[in-house]
Amino acid sequence: MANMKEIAKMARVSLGTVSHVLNNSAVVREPVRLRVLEAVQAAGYQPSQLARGLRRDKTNMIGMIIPDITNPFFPAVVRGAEDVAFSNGYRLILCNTDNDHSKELVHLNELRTYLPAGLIVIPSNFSDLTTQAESYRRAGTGVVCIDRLPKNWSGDSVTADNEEGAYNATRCLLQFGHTKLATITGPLHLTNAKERLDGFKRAMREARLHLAPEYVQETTFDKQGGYSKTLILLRLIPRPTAIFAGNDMIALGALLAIREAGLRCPEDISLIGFDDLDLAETTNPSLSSVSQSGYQLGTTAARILLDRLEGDKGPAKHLVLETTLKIRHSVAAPPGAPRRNRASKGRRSTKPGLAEERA
Amino acid sequence: MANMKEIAKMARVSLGTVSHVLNNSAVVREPVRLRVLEAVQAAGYQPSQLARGLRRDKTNMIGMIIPDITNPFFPAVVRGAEDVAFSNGYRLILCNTDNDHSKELVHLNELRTYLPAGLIVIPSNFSDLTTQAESYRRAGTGVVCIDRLPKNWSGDSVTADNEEGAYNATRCLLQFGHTKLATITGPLHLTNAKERLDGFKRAMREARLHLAPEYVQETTFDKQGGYSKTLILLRLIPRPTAIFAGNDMIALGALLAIREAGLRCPEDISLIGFDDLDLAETTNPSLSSVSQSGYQLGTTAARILLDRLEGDKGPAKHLVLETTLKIRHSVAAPPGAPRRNRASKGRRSTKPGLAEERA
DNA sequence: GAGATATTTTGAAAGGTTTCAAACGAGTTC
DNA sequence: GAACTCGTTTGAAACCTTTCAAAATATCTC
Repeated sequence: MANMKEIAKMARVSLGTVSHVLNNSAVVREPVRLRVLEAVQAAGYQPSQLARGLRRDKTNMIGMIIPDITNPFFPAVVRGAEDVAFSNGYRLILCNTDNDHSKELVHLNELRTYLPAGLIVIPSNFSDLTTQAESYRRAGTGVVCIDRLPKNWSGDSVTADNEEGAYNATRCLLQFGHTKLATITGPLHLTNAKERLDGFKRAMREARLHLAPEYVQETTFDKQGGYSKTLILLRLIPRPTAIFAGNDMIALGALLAIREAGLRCPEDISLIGFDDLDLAETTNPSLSSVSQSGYQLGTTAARILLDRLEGDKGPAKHLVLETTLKIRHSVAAPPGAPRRNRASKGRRSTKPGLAEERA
Repeated sequence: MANMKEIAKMARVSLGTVSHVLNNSAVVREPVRLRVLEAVQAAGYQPSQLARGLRRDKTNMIGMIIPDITNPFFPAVVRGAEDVAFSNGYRLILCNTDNDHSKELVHLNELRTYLPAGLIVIPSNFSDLTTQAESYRRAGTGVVCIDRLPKNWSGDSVTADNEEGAYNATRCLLQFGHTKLATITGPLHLTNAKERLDGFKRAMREARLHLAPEYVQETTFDKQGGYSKTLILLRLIPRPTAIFAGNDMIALGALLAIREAGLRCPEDISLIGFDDLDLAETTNPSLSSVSQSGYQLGTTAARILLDRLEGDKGPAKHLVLETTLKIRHSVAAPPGAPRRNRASKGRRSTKPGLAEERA
């Protein structure tokens, strides 16, 4: 690969001048500028990002730390971030933590040695991101936290409006006439799981319905968890006629358990999930879900990061993205209820988009 | 961040010695070695990957270029590659091409400036990877191509046994008694789409069944393509009673079209896809599919790459991974046929794993 | 214990860029 | 025509490693 020295020689100028042309860091007379540009063109020269990063004390890489790219919700987030990053000249280094905070720590330490321009992080379970991010910020590296927040997070963040989404989903179930509701939540130390439970409870409270503790089951955000906790719920007396699942994977497990128990969804039990994964449309019955745009989560986070890199020194941003309720075939009136109010296929609720900003 | 100079001072040795301790590049007396290690520990020192890469002319980054992380097949591939890479001290830079070869080219050129240790590539449509890879190889950078191969590819590769998988799927349909088969292929300039069609044709030939050209529809590897091509197939006379889809997204679109046309799967039309995505299990009816392990594709590619980095100079490797046929509810005997031979739920065929190696 | 040899440590160069102070050249002013 | 400006260009240092030849030290042999 050609280097700057060769370009300098070709264009009969000094190293410094080449650099200035490439970075617009000083005015260079037009004829000289052109000569340099020509040489660059002719040699197919591209500056070494390593040397540049070393000298500038900052590269054009963005570290993206997520639990697991294999989890169907995350690819869209990554893609959103990559699109914005890429079109602004930044590249993504992808790291999976498997929700293991020690693996997260390894990544955080390791990434430092690349002098990344910034970090976009979906924190792991029991993440220690807050202290780590502090040291990054001291080094001038932006850190944006998305989807869920670690303990004491005070930096930039982008999340979905989990509380409101869950509230709307629950209200929908109530409007269908259900009174025996249950919920299967994700791990409640995760802020998103907690907020969804809060939304569920708010709707229940407003409807003046009592919520016995055994109707709230906590588990991991996966199919297996949804399956086993649903079996528990189905043994309760009275049996719940509607379940709000903390995410679609849990809902999927619930669907399995319901079917296996010889019950039908939605005739016997209605079900709403969260995330609106692609698979929600294709299950049997199709799964109702609180839709949040992972892609938008990613683009927004990257946008904030880039703004910071361009010098935005404002106070920490906490963006909250709106959700949309998608009612499909997994919701109906409870058994024995007068059957007005059939499930209307398709969207409802408000349009998606940037919502309120709590600063 | 502490640098090597500080460590050297703390341990009262020279820069070179610190480097030797860190890299085992020369024997260092035990007491000295310990002093250095202690200083490293105390300072929490981590060597700058940038400086190291610059000096060594090679970083520990692996460029991973894929069409689109949002496509449900690819995350597992990426994860497989990341796992192997990470546990060997390498990191992944993720690039999406959207199947656009000019975007691929941009990534290939850009990545060069990071001096990556290697590249793992799923080539885009009409990829020019072959010439690009040549120049990478000259620079000592390994390139492994996976899933499908660009024109004239002669380097290392890992692919699924597409031909055999498609052949097995088709034979299964034939055994169920179908004689009017159709297939919807992916873009036939992609080697994997082509090979799957070949397998389909081989089974048809062996069964001495004529295959009229209109029963072979080519489209893109997505739901939309599957949907529209299925509508065309359904208008043919005689109407096919079984469809082999080039991948699961196409199959999903086919399912939609079948349902919309007022037909039933599998009673009227049987359907088999390819890839065995997670969603195949949850569709209605559950989708039969040729299962290939994306994860294994990724790990194998990374493994080959690492072997190359450790000095393996052998001839180009062409690994071909076996597939497994998963028959679910989307397959049954054709309408009007004597109904022996009901679909047996669950796996069949051989175990997954590394298959033959064509060198 | 001197000389030779083997082992360990050092110092400086190199890798490709950015950046800053200094040098340069062309006008301008008196 | 000397002294000054102003706008351009240059050269060298710095960023943090690795590596290689050379220096320093330890070990061995007689």
